[in-house]
Amino acid sequence: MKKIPLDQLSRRERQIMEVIYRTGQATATEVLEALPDPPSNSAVRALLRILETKGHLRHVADRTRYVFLPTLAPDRARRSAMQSLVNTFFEGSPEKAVAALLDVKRSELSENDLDRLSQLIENAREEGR
Amino acid sequence: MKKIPLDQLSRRERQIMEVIYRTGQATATEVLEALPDPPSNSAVRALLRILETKGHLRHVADRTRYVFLPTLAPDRARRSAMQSLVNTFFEGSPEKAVAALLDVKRSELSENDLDRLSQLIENAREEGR
DNA sequence: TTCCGAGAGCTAAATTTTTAGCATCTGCTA
DNA sequence: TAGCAGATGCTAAAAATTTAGCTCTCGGAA
Repeated sequence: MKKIPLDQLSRRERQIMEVIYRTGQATATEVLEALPDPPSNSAVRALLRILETKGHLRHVADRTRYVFLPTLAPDRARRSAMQSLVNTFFEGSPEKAVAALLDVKRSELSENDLDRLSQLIENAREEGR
Repeated sequence: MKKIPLDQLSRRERQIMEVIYRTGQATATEVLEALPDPPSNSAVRALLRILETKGHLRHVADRTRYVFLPTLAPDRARRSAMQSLVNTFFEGSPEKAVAALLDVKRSELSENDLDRLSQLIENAREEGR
């Protein structure tokens, strides 16, 4: 399995990958509905085929239609995306990333959420020993 | 100030924006050197001009050359990027994002780092009161 | 002052992306 | 079983991106 640089994707290709990462899986029609500036259905299908050729997607047949899924396992995709985000915007510093995270979501974070986050850090601490 | 959807950018445009967000600022030549599959210098300059027209970049003159900077303040850019990452890959859940962050960087995190992270969470807790 | 190199803008051409249209195929329903 | 609805693949055309080439300008060194 060759590695496929995600930053080589064209605009539409990337938009489609984002939709599918977000939803986990989707048919051509579902992708179309989630797309900004929606093109034609057949245009979406063409792109899906291309993405499959490039190795970013695979599909399984469901009756008469195809359901597309990412090639990369979700946790790998997440980690990799987080990795580049941190590198691009946070000078590779996870602290700064967490700070931004807390900032963005502050209002939405309950005490319980914060407790769980603390717990995560404790876990990391344990494992670091 | 109009809002400029970052996911509307073309492949090269996006690559260039990433370089500039990462470095903070850069000249055409510097961007060129940081770019994968480097095109010609004049191609890069053309793209920089386009990005400026679109409102993503601005430039200041430094002697005879231009130094390009993001229009968006770094912290806003970061926050916004983090926001979409969380939405796309972590179902909007900051907890999951933090978990991935700790996972990615675990080996690189020192006790001190972890302490600081705990502190950040405590701060958030305070402010939530 | 004159020349050179580095850098800028602009334009048109090459290449890639993106799109729609058409011909099939398949399952379901009447 | 005949017809319809909803998919698919393929192909060629349209649109957008990406690129190089040319000309011009400016600062600094000879």
